[in-house]
Amino acid sequence: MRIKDAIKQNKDFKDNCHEAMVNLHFTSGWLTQMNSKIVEPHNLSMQQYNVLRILRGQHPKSVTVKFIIERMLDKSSNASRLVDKLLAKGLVERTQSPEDRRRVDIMISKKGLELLKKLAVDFDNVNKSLNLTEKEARSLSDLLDKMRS
Amino acid sequence: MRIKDAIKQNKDFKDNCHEAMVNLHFTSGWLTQMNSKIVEPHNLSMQQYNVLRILRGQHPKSVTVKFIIERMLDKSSNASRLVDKLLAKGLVERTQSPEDRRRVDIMISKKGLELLKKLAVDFDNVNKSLNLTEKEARSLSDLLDKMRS
DNA sequence: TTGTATTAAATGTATATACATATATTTGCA
DNA sequence: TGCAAATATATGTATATACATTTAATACAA
Repeated sequence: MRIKDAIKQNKDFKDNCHEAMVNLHFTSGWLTQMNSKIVEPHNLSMQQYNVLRILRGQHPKSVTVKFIIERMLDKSSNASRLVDKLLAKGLVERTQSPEDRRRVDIMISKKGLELLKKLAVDFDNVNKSLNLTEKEARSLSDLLDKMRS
Repeated sequence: MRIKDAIKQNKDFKDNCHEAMVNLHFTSGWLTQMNSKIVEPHNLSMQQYNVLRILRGQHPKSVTVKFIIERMLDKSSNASRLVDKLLAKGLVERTQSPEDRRRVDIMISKKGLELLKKLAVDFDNVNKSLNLTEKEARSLSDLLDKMRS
């Protein structure tokens, strides 16, 4: 469905750039909703899921809160509270760093790794349901990079 | 900056599709931040701004809350609270509908129209600062449409 | 007509988010 | 050494958001 119809806009956009901006936000929200439906049944938010992904990327090394913040898609300073939530669910382990007692070392747990493995199947299915070839996905990503440059 | 560097990811993405997804969310957030900086000094949120745009699109006709919800980018059921906020700032006018007393008729005010006019300059500047040609913006929007189809 | 279903909007509530501030620790320079 | 600045994380707080529920008005069928 063209973005114009998706948001029931009857007038034309000012220009292609404006249309692309609106479409970008709309599509991002649309995707977020689909993804949320995957993690929600596991009592997880997408932010929490993303933190788990970051942790898995470093496993079995542990990382600091600062490390997580730098890599989060949506920058925000509540990474420590996100870790709290994950800890409460037993998906991560947290210890105070021995060499710098300000820092905390966070590592994804066995349970966390297993959860990610289970979720991967569902996320793959979402990716497959997207109507983009690899080549098209490449140009989409390149256009987004160019836009921000 | 390539998305890989923007989020300090040292490993490669699983495939282009995955990279495009991540990039989409990141870029959408990046844009939202820029846009928020424009409306914030006027004590407006982006959601409130979008409602004002929808209202201007129908001016001088008035619209119902239902109409607004259908056209909002981020669907959410608090449109009536957004209208409350806009009303408090004198940017819209609200009256009960004479033919169906469940409905309320909402119309953008003179002050609201003036504010949008002022903001248009700033938003144009953001659009101009985006490094996309009209042709590229066209393919970006087309790719997003295709992705959702 | 009368009672039930439907619709439009408002409200309640729990959680998430953004932003500022606080606390604790380390760094590094006078 | 001692003290200010910087750093890492946690916490406070106000606002935003998502989702369910409530209220009020209308539609419509028995």
